[in-house]
Amino acid sequence: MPNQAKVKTPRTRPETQRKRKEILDAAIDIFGQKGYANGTLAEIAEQVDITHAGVLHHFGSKQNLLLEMLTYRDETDVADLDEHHIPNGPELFLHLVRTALVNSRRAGLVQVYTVLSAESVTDDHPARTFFENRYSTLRGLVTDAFRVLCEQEGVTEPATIGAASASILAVMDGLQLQWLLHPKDIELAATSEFAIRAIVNAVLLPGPELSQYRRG
Amino acid sequence: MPNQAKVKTPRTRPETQRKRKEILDAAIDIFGQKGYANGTLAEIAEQVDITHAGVLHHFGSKQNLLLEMLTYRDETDVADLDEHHIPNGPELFLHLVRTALVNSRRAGLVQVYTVLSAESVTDDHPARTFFENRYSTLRGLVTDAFRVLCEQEGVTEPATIGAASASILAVMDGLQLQWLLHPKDIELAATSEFAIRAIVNAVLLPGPELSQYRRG
DNA sequence: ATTTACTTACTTTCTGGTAAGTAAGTTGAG
DNA sequence: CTCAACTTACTTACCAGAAAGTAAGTAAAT
Repeated sequence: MPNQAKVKTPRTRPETQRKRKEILDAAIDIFGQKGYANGTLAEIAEQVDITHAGVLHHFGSKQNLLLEMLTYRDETDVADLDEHHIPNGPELFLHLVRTALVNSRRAGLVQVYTVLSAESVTDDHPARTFFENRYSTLRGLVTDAFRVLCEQEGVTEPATIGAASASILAVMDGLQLQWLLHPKDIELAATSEFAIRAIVNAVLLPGPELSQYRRG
Repeated sequence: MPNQAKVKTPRTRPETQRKRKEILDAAIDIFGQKGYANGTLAEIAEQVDITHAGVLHHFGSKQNLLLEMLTYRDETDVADLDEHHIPNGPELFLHLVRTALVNSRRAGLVQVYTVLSAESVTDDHPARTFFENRYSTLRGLVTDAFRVLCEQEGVTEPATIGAASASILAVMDGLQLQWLLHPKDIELAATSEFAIRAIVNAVLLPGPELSQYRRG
């Protein structure tokens, strides 16, 4: 190992790792409640009983904290997922429905993603590339699942797979927004299931065009 | 008329009205590019060649500017819509597809709504009730259209109408977000059409459940 | 002995809002 | 019509309060 030990890993104390995660959890909370632009380091710091300078000691800058928080969340989710193996093929669609159900029990998490993903399209937002990559990856995953499903069902891979993949992610996101605004009116899990089912079925057998319903 | 003439309408000069609209357009631009929290009165003012105090002269506060901007946009859209009568019944779904097409030519407008609607779920956001009302109204509209469609097609009104209405608005929103992140990859109009069609057809004839696709 | 994990204190920059002033437009009385 | 009184549409100047980041110091752990 010629020159790899040069990379310092100063995070020796286990207490430090724990504190960092505390801060990251607080960041999820605050950025979810206030957005990135409007959330402050002082609020995050207060939640873990240190000063805002203490947070900067661990993460260097607000922007860096945001980025580390996003990858931290992703890693946590992937870790949970790896245990139960990454579901591909038609199981993925069931998994997405289960995800919607799980999400309906953790509004805080849903809110960070909803708020930050939309905020990420604003000028020079630090999370922009994160969300670009996220959606590219997720669309690829769903597209693969559709390929497997189509082959399984003996359907020659339709041209609608791309649209369907984007649409599934889109409904899930859009329903989360409406659910955050009207928790009482929107049944996140059941509605997500309905919509995903509708889209999956539309890929396998398209049904009539919208214009067919004109007049009578 | 005992005491109603007391209400002053100080906006006499036509030049003033024009300036106000200029400012509102600039606000759409800036709040779309930066979000409400991060956009500044100074930036908006600069776009119309006045100082930020000039903007405050017209609108009183930043919050009020946001609110007036939102209703201004709505009024403009409703005015455009009234000409071509409010489409109800199955025509509404075609109208929504046309809206997606129109939107794909005005990214700025799409971006304000995407950014602000998500931002509105944050703590004490001034646009919160605006978007709550907006979604309630829109869901009601779509639900009515579904009722008409179901009757027309001889389908006893299914329980899925509520879910379908929310889902249609949800896909449209979600696709807009993905389109703003990846304009090259997402075909806003075509994909919206696909998804809306999928959902409408699912209401009329549900098709198999997702769990049916398990194994082979 | 040195590094880590902070704190206190300070600096800078930014922002919305206010106050006061001014030039131009509007209005009403004669 | 005309001129004074008033109103409107701003500007400049200022303020108070955030907020992120920096510097220097300190106590504890390694």
